[in-house]
Amino acid sequence: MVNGDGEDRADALFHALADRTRRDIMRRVLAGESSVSALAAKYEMSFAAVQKHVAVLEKAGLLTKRRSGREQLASGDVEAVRSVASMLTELEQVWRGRIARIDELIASDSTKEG
Amino acid sequence: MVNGDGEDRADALFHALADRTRRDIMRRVLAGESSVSALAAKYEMSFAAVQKHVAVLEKAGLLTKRRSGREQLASGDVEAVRSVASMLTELEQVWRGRIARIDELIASDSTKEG
DNA sequence: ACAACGTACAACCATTTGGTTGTATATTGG
DNA sequence: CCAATATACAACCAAATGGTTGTACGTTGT
Repeated sequence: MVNGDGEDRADALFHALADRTRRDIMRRVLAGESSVSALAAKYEMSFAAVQKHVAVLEKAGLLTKRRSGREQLASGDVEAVRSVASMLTELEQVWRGRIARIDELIASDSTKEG
Repeated sequence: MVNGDGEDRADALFHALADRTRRDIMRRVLAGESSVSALAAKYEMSFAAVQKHVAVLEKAGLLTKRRSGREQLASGDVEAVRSVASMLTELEQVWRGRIARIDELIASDSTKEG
């Protein structure tokens, strides 16, 4: 029953990034490994709330966790960030196609006019 | 009372893109102008539902509408798409900083070892 | 004039989201 | 062993989301 195509993943990635706390967490864990409690200390919300944000990012594949003693160290996955960027590049390519078609029209018009 | 900083805008942009129907609408309106009803015809949901998706994209600045008679023609804004891509590039830069710091550590270690 | 079309918007509903508190479990330090 | 720490997770709640139907209104073509 899994959709399989990348749309589910795209949903998860964009959704995960559509929250400023989660984007801020991403900045921190991309800059360096950080325990969940170290992250939680940075925000004015409960530990559990931050834990949930980290879980959303982890499910989306934007960060990974590694256990070290009683701590869980989170680390940002830059490849996942790049995969989102490439989705946007694909969107931009669609737009380039539109421009190319407009250019063709202009070219054929000037043929008539020339 | 408006937050002013780009975080509100980033929230709106990522949220708008976190839905496959809206991403699909973006592909269509980036490829070329399309009326709301022409868009609605492409999806198995009510006209009103599609209208709401278009409104979300418009509020986020990802598309603009232009009236033409009784039709409302939507067109994708590639600059907005690029602005989202650049936010991701900034995230990637944070990660590059991490790597640079790691490289510095390695360099200072080999100084000791050399 | 008027029927059909394209759009806008309100009211409603089920589900998801983002937060809370409380409880349980594993690890560490003395 | 025991207290403190770090995490996990369930239950709960208000608000937002994504969908529906129904109604209203401007535009167009005959």
